[in-house]
Amino acid sequence: MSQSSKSSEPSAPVPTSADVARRAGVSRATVSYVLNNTEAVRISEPTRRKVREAAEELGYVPHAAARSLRAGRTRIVLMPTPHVPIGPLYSTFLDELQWALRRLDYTVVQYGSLGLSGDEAVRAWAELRPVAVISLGEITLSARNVATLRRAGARAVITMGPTAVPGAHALVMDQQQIGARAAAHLVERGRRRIGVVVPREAGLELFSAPRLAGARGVAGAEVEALPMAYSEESAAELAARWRGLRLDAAFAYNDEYAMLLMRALLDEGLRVPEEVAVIGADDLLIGRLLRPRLSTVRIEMPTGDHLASLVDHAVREPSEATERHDLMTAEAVRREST
Amino acid sequence: MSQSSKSSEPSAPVPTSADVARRAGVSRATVSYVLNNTEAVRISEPTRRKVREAAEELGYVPHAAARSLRAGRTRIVLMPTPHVPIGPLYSTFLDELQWALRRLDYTVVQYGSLGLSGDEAVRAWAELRPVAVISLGEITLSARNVATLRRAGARAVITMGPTAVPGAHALVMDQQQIGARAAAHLVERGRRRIGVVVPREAGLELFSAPRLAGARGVAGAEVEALPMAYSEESAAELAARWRGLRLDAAFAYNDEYAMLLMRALLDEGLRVPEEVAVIGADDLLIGRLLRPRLSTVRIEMPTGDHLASLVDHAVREPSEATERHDLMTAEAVRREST
DNA sequence: TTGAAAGCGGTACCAC
DNA sequence: GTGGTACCGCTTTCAA
Repeated sequence: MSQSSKSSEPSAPVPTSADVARRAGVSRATVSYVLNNTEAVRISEPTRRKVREAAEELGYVPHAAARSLRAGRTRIVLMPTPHVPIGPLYSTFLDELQWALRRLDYTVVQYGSLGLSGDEAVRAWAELRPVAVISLGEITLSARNVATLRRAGARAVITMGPTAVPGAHALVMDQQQIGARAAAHLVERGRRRIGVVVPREAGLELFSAPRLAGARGVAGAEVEALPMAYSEESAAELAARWRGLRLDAAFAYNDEYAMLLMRALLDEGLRVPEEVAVIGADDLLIGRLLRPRLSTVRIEMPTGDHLASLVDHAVREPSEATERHDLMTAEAVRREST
Repeated sequence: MSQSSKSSEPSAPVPTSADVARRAGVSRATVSYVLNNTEAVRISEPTRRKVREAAEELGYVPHAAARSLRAGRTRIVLMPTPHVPIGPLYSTFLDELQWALRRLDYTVVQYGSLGLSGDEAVRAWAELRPVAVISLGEITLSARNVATLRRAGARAVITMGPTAVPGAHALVMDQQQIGARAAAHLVERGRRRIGVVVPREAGLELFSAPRLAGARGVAGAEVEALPMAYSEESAAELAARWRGLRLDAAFAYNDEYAMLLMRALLDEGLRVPEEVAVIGADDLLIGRLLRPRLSTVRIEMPTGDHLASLVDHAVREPSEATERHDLMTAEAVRREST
């Protein structure tokens, strides 16, 4: 179960640029010039080769902390890691964003703020001196938090959420729209009494609350909030008392919850959509696997490129006014369940 | 669309411990002592208060890079961010792991290696001088990569994968087991000719290849690889030519692909499980929503605590032999589709 | 109980 | 073309 290895006992010291310089018989300055291809300075080809070889042989890797300490700034874009599985939609968006930022030569660091309070988390982020912070979801930043980050050198702070935070560039992804589109669709289809499923799972409030509020705001809809956990039991329990609720439609937070509920309603002998119309959100593939096919609200996320260039711009021109951008659109897609 | 803000023009300089010292009328050393609660040194209560207040007023946050440069080591545990949505199972595990590491006072940094080759990615990681690297999935580390990380000061390198990497602590999550359990279950149910769905999507090979290989290794099973994309079209296309394939069972990588395939097979008029048995993997909730209910392979992941303490131990005792740990178990769960 | 100063690993200015 | 050196922010010995 254990294979021994000749691991260095007190561990060999990490090679520094001084080591490279010594080995190549040049100064530390020269090493720096060569390895960074400094334009402003000419180094002879033989010297370059010697330096490169020495670095290679030693397995030299520059020390990011030392570099950014000297430079006085980093290229770190910090993104708090979400802890709730946030769905393929969001994941894809984040991936795109990472790509795009990397193309702009930023280093994307996801920092897990799990188990930290908002203030603690922000402090921890600030210690890394990120040039930008993109906080989408979970932790809502206060104005004070934004100030802390700015003082620590962040030139752009971007938040997602229903409301803009003073001092931050706000990327407003208005989740309300989603609830509004769903409820409006149901009303259009002749429904009035709409049950809105609210996940019992913690950490989703930032999404679920606005979705509920959005539905509430639709004229002609009577909305009832229905807490439900992501489990067969919880769905069955809700379905069992469905007839008593006197609802003719359900909007179920997203397609996964909608599927779960629809399955339970069907098992309970209710006809979908005749007796109860069901609509989800996010337009997930799995929504098309059950019969009737699930109607949904399709969400158009901003492209990663777009947000990345927003970040880049904010970093380069931090003196500009903070802006508010609405970057998300939603539309109902009718399939068979409504 | 744009609200102006009194953003500091050339941006005020970030406050340093020297600023705090000046404001409190003490030396930088004293500031350090107070803010770090250094045991070895006694500071009078009034001085402590002055320092704390000054720091508070300035919004001082220490500079992580400077600190770790001086200390000569970091508490960073680096985890490459996966770019493919990896499923709730894996996400939960990663969350647990983050929690556990934080409790042990490590800073978990997820570094997006998107768009970097293996070597480039490893170099970038090494620049951060992480004390440990936990690379699960996607990028497979070569022995050379591990050496690079070790030279850069990483005291533990942990990889996931079917095979151990020389010099790294290997957390072997043997995906082969999953394929083996699935195929064995099908053989037990009297099936012989098994189609194994292999996702066309890039980035999943690290999981899909071993699962396929595991199925191949089961006595009594004739295995055929079936490339399929995660889309209704691809599934329908596969289902359309199913009868010609003369297969009596399918193992579909995971429950999502299995659901997709099963739906397409049913739509094609095939009877499940009579004409074709279908089994997935990961035991996702959605697998229970279709009828017949999907059989699956349930995977038991190691607990985050366990892996965290493994990491911690490796960091403290790096001279110990590198070890290989088998941390994953899998078992078939029969529902109705087999 | 507090302060002065060295030094962590790079970079970039200025001399030679 | 190349080298000497000051400095980025923080911790920690050593002296006072």
